[in-house]
Amino acid sequence: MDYKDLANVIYPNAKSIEYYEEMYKPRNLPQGAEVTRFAPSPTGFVHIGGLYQCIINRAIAKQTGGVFFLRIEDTDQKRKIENGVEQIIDALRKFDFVPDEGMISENESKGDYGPYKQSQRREIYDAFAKYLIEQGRAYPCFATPEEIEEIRKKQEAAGLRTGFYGVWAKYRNLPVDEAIERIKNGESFVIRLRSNGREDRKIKVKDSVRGHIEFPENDQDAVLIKADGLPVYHFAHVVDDHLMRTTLVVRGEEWISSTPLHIELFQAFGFKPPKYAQVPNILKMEDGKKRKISKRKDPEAAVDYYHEEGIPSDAVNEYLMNIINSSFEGWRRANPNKDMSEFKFELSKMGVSGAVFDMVKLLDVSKNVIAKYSARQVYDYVNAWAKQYDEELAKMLENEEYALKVLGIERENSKKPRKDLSKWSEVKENIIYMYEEPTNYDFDKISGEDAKKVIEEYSKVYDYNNDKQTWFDKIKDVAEKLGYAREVKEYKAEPEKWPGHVGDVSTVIRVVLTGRRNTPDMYEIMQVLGKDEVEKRLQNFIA
RNA sequence: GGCCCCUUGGUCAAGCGGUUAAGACGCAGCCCUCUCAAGGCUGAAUCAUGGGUUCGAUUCCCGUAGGGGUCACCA
Repeated sequence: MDYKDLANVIYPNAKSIEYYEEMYKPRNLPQGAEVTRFAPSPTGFVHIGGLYQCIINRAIAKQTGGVFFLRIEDTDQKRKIENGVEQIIDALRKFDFVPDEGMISENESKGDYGPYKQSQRREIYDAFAKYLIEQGRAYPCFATPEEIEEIRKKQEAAGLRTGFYGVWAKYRNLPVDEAIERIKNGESFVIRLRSNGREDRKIKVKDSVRGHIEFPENDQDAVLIKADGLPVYHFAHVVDDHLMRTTLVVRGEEWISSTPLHIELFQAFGFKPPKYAQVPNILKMEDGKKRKISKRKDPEAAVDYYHEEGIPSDAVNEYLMNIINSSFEGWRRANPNKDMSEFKFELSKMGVSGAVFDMVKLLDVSKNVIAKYSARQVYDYVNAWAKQYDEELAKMLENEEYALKVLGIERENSKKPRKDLSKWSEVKENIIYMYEEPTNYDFDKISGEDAKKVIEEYSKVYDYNNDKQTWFDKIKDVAEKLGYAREVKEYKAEPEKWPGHVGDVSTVIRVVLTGRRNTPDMYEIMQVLGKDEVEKRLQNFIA
């Protein structure tokens, strides 16, 4: 009895690995093309860090003429949720990430390197596990949880490293006959790697963002196949990324320490490992301390949050790109209208320490992104957002022609569009006075009595058809007539001479019209409000 | 605890042996023929720490501290 017999007992029907090698041929791509992937568990939840990785994946694939695909890692049944895949795809789509290949819905995929869901690749894993057993590089392990616990305790007591390695790997040298016997008796077992590594030897791993990292070799007989027959991450990663011909693995830095294991596995198969880009996590500041942003504690860890808040996905993507390659900011200034995908992204220029997520900065980026949108674009985005999250706003936007005018104030005819909007959830508050007449008036400097005089005088001269200059001259006239300074400068030179200036007079008109002391350009507001509405608001105040 | 990663203003960061140590956000002040948002200008604010190496260290080496990751039949 030898390893081959053992392999046959465990996997009687598995195909050879050559079969799959043949089936998934190397990709026919141009020189230098990178194949990247995003490979989440189907929890339905996309973490901001996942988006961060997607940006890198997509940028690299696109720049090199490669492929970016989506694989679902669902070998842990406990993590699965109903429609988890669909939710992930939706979330990604909202941020403009539509992979070239891989899962496209809960159960469908496209591309020639599938299945793209690990639970459907079982026979493939079987074949590769069988191969390793035949080669003597993997073996069944019958250790019970109690046995494992006992080994760990002994190691701890002796002050040794814990785990299955060397002499501690209890079933590593179990005679083949006995193993077969136990399997035939129906004993539960896992498949472990028979590691060749030695802790006293060093291995250098190249990380595309950090450079070379030196570790002791892996010497752990890590579990490859669980008792349920499904692979653990390490094994699936090696098999899948080889067969799917991935050339660059972008993953979180929590994987750095298992890379030596992965390298050993690739070597056991005689495969060339992919390049690795192990990227930092996104941090959160709490009580002056940095910590990893957490799914449980921080709503902004979930990408859905940004959608709910109405922060444009362009803004989130740009902000993230900013963290990833800070030279992006300079590029964006030089190329304000280019698509982000034209930015030449470089892995080597990536930051290696985790960045604290800065919502204030995101909102600033967002402000600039929104400033570039036309009224039409803003309308479409806001409308879509409102329909999902704010009924009242959606109702306000029903009169599209009017809404377009409102949203176009200081935007459509302006070389320097307003920058006072950073998310769609602010829109209602921002434009509400274009829909509702104010009920409260707070004039600051000028008293209610004097304000009434201002409005009485102004309503006599107001003419909808005036151009902006004439319009403003009339306000100055009113100011002068009532004894206020005609020019702000005059007033500032001798403030004791007047009770106030044109600005104060305009404030009165502004407050009467909008209920606010601060608004965008009043001339435009009045034009959009229309003659009747303006007159009505003026008259209502006088009355 | 072992192994590994990280450390420039409040935040994101440029820098790669000699710099007045960029820039952005935020903050403060000033300017801007009506307010605000912008925009312009100015300002406050940084190389964790101790040793080396060197004519010279933010930059290279070693140690220390601090932060993080990992040590699962989870990914």
